[in-house]
Amino acid sequence: MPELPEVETVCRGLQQNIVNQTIKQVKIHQSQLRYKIPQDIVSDLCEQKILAIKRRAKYILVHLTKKILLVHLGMSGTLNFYTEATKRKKHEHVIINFTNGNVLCYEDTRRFGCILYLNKEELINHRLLYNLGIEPLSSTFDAYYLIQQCAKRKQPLKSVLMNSKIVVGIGNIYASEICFLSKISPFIPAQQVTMTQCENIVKATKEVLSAAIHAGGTTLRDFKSSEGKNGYFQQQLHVYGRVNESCFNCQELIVKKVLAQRSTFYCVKCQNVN
DNA sequence: CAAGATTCCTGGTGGC
DNA sequence: TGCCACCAGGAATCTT
Repeated sequence: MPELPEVETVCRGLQQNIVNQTIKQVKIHQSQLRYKIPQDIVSDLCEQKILAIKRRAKYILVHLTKKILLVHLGMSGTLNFYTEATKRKKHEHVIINFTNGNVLCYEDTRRFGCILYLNKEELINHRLLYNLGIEPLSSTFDAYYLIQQCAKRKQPLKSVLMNSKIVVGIGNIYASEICFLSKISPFIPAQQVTMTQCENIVKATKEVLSAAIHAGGTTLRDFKSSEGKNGYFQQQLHVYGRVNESCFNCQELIVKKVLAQRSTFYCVKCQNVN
């Protein structure tokens, strides 16, 4: 579920709500996520203060007094913030109580997410992080970088955009949107993408991700911000989920096709797809 | 080695 | 109403 804009939305909520607070108690109800959460972190987390919340790719980094919690939301994860104790929801696997009465819950129905507890050294060298590509909203993500990466690959453009070793944070929804906004076929072999097209792709990427962050992310099913709010970027989606509806640009019907096991939406006419 | 397929897990939806 | 097949925003790990 959550792609970069949704993770960023969660991070911004946490920055507002839990920085400077001190952990009083942690409960793990279900430790079996993508990786098993070690039970012994529970006692170590107590009395630690939240120093900062950062994001790298789709990972949330919770900087604590001693170490760092690395949180990934997988397909169905959210972090729920409450100002007081509430009845635990079915898939709230980890509950963090703060000394001021606030509560943060990790909820993840499908349990594809993960929570790791690492020191700075372990974080920097972690295999999940050190192979990651660049941030799409940073200035290093430009047309020169993209065409270099495309030039050596035969894969479809959409797969390149979703390859986190090249550029991070772009998932299945935004990849379709980016291809539409830059008027290029998601199926075109990366090698064939021109410099001008790379400029358009980079521009579209930054625009769509920024707009989605501004809208608080995209809520199709599970996603909510840490404050329980829906995102509303789904209202601005041009192709994702719009199969057989007419293109906002040319009225042609939007087509859905599976590419690399993922649903892909596009306009045959606007994106010049055969 | 690149690219495609499978896998982890739960729940919603649509067909019969 | 029930049962079943299929689908879902991710990404590591296989197999080809």
